[in-house]
Amino acid sequence: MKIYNTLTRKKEEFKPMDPENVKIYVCGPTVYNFFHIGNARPFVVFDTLRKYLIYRGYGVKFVQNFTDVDDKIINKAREEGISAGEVSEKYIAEYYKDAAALNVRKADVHPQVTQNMQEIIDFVSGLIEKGYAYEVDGDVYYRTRNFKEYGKLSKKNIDDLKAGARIEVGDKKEDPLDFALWKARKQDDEIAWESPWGMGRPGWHIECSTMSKKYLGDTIDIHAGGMDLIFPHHENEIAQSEAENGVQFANYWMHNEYITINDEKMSKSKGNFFTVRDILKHYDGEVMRFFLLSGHYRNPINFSDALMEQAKNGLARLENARENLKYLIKNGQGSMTETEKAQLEGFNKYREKFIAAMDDDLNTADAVSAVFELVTAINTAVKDGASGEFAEAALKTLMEFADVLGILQKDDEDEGIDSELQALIDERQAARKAKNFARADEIRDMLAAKGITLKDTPQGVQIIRQ
RNA sequence: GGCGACAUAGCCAAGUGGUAAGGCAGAGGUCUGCAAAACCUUUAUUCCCCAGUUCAAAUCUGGGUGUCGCCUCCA
Repeated sequence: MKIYNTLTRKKEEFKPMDPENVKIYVCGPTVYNFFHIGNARPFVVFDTLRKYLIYRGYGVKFVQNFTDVDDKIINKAREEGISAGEVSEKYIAEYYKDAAALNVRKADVHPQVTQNMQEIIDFVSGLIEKGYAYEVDGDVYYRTRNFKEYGKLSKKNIDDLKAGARIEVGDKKEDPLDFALWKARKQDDEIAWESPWGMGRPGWHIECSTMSKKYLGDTIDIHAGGMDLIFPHHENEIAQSEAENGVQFANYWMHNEYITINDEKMSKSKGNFFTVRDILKHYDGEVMRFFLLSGHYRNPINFSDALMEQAKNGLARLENARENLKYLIKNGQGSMTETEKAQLEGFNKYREKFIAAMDDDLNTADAVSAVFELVTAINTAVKDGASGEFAEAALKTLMEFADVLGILQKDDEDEGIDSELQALIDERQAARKAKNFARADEIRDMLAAKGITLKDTPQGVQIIRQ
């Protein structure tokens, strides 16, 4: 597999340190609100990466943190008159709900800053001992100029940074480029921990360095997140981790591009700020996921109602194919014919295309096209009916890809058909036979209003629930 | 000022040297009592513009235009 590595700005062959196991760290959300669709993109993209690596036979240890100490959380807590812990606890729970709707699996570990305070303090102490950090009035800052490779990820020249920076001159800092590792408590209502430098809390960047080290080790295979994290967040993580551990922090850095809203940057001031929770009121989470995977993760993607409709309709085509196959499995019988065996054999080329696409820096857009091609081939093969065995094999192939992409996972079929419904369907069939189409259509419309679609096929009536 | 990305049909979007994937929407047809779904056909002589390299360029080089992002909390 090839992965575009932000560190080298090239697509590189992916070689994990352990040929069988991959270590991935993804920067998670700051839990002070429902997460927005911009957050959703890395969650979905890197969840797909994880699923694909597992599909290819790797063991994957996937760590995604929750930042549960932060100014925004403290502010929210003040606004709502509750504790910071209550705020973060609430939105962690909400994260899991929305992530589940997007078919994003839980990470192997979801570490929280507040539960790793000792490790963070030890990390900061280590940096001070090594001369990479210094304490001033209870704050601890990273001595950026001491890290010779500073800027290697974002390709920034440290002197350009200084010239162009509109950094408010922290009077306490030795250099404007230095960043906070530990912040002294300023007001009594701020959540704080005891440390060698007094009561305070960790800076943002140190959290990820510490938790990555604790759960994955000094060097990891892939560190991922949104584009905007390259600088300063990931640059600072490198400076901290490599100064402390003396080895390369991450071998591959992956960054997803932004989502725009109707071609504008999403921001609260423009009033075009959407949380996933908002979107879920109008679209199924799978539509959102499918939408996010319909373009390459390193290209910007635009969000609009029209585009969500397109995604919804496209996904519906895949769902229909699945429903048709399920129906054929139930109603078809017998084993595969020679023709069907050949057709099944022919599906291999879609698998090859799918894998080639995903191997090419997670090209989900191209991989999705392989799924559509497979669906067309399946639909064509089964349009005049099929053996149950073939339908089963075809469905298995379809779901092999769908599972990797995390779509077609919602399967609320098997609710059973109650006798009342069955009676209506039987009545409609009788009416059709008697050419009483008015009654037949009346029944069909009645069921449609309940979200039940009836499809007349040569094999009988297929029931589709929404 | 520094760093970077993008520009492909009505819309979305793959494609990094060999003659334009896939999806949505649209049109015609097959099937159907009618539908729905499905299937078939159809929709870019052309990939922002100009010049160059090459037997060959959407793909490489140079220039231009346009859009956007980062350099400050940010996915």
